[in-house]
Amino acid sequence: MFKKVIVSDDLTSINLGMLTVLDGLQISNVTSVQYCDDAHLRIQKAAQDGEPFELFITDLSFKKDHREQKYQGGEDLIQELHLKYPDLKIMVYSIEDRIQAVKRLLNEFGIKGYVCKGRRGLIDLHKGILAVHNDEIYVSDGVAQALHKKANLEIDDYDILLLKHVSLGMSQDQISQLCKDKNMSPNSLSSIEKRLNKLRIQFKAKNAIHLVAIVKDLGLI
Amino acid sequence: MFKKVIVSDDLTSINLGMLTVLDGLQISNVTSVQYCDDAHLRIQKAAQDGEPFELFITDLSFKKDHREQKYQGGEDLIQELHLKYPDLKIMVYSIEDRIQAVKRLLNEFGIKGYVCKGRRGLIDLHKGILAVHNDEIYVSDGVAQALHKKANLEIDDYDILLLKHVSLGMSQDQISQLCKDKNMSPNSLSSIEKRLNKLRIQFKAKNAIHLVAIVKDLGLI
DNA sequence: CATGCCTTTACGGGAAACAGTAAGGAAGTA
DNA sequence: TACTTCCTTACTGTTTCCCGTAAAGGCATG
Repeated sequence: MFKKVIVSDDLTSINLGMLTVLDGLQISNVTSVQYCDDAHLRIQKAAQDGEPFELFITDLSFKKDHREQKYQGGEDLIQELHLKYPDLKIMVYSIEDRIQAVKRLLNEFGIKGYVCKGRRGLIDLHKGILAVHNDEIYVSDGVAQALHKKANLEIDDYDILLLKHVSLGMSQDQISQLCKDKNMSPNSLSSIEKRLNKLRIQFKAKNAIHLVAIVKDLGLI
Repeated sequence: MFKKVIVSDDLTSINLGMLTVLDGLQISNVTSVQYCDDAHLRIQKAAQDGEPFELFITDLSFKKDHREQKYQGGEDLIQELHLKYPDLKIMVYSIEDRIQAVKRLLNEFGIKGYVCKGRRGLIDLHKGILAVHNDEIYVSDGVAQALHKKANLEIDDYDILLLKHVSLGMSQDQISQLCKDKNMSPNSLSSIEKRLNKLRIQFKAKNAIHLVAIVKDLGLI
């Protein structure tokens, strides 16, 4: 089993819950922090000392408070850790169940496990740690299904980008210009209209405003 | 101090955290549930038995799972409890920090306290329970400031109604018709345009889509 | 090479949103 | 009453969105 683990969540209760699970797995060398920056420092220090952590479990969203933070959330930190410490296994324990976000974490940021907080959260976390230690990729039930089923709900990054910019008040014309400037593939006004139209149909939205409202509710943007 | 308390949150860890706080306040008769429907049942039962709960602490958002639920979230339940059991004091313990949502809970649903989950969450909860027991209204720090500052941002119910309908995909023309049907005061297309324009300026939005995105982020709708 | 399929792009017409101006009406004040 | 002020409403362009059609390009298959 893992010998040295660090967990990070801003809520004390959650931290305690994770510690309980680790305790149940006979892992005694556990560090717990409440800020992403602290997690980074500890991981850095441990690596420098030649006694690196083997597993890092973190939440995604952290409340801002008086302390100025370099890393605004788990995702920022994970992105950097993945590059600097490829041997460190990273798991995410979060309430977030938006498929797209999870997909990105798994595919681009190389996390080894994703456990969704919920009524069975700690049980899943237990199972997840065992699986990850066994060199498997673990994704807790609800999300796993969604990942497989709706994996290609055919909403890709381009769509998200589009929706994002639309929600920020850019006209379709402006977005077209932007895409041209960035040398992105479909960049004509017409294509952007088509895409948004497709999204409107998919989400059963009456118009662009409705569409943005819907995808915001879904947490897509 | 309160004798009989019920707490509701879908996350085990959070429930445990709340129990710890209550324990620290020497409250021994505590019920803890993980579903809104269960909370409702227990409260109903206790009232029927002539031994009602004095305090109800609940989260706002609950994950959906296999169990079919009548109450989708804390807000639904609170709304009903406020009417049926006016003597029951209700506190909310949630991660949510959108001002408008909190305001509605306080003003319309008569909650006695609002504690924002966070690094100091349990400490605030402790203070909150003491305050509420003392017949005060308690709102934890961060949110309290925001409440006082932006209280009169001069957004009235009519504006909210407008924004709501716009976000649901109705055209300004349709909204105009709707207002006429309901005999609501400013109901001309022109007035609605003007109102929305005013709102756009207030929120520094580039267009209606942007406006809806902004007010959704603020929790206004 | 030809064919069909799909995506991107272009264009046009109608609807809605956006912006500005002006007229009408209610309420308050001198 | 006369005046101001604020709100509602009406009207008129201009821009953007929405929707359909169609042409042009890539790409695989026969």
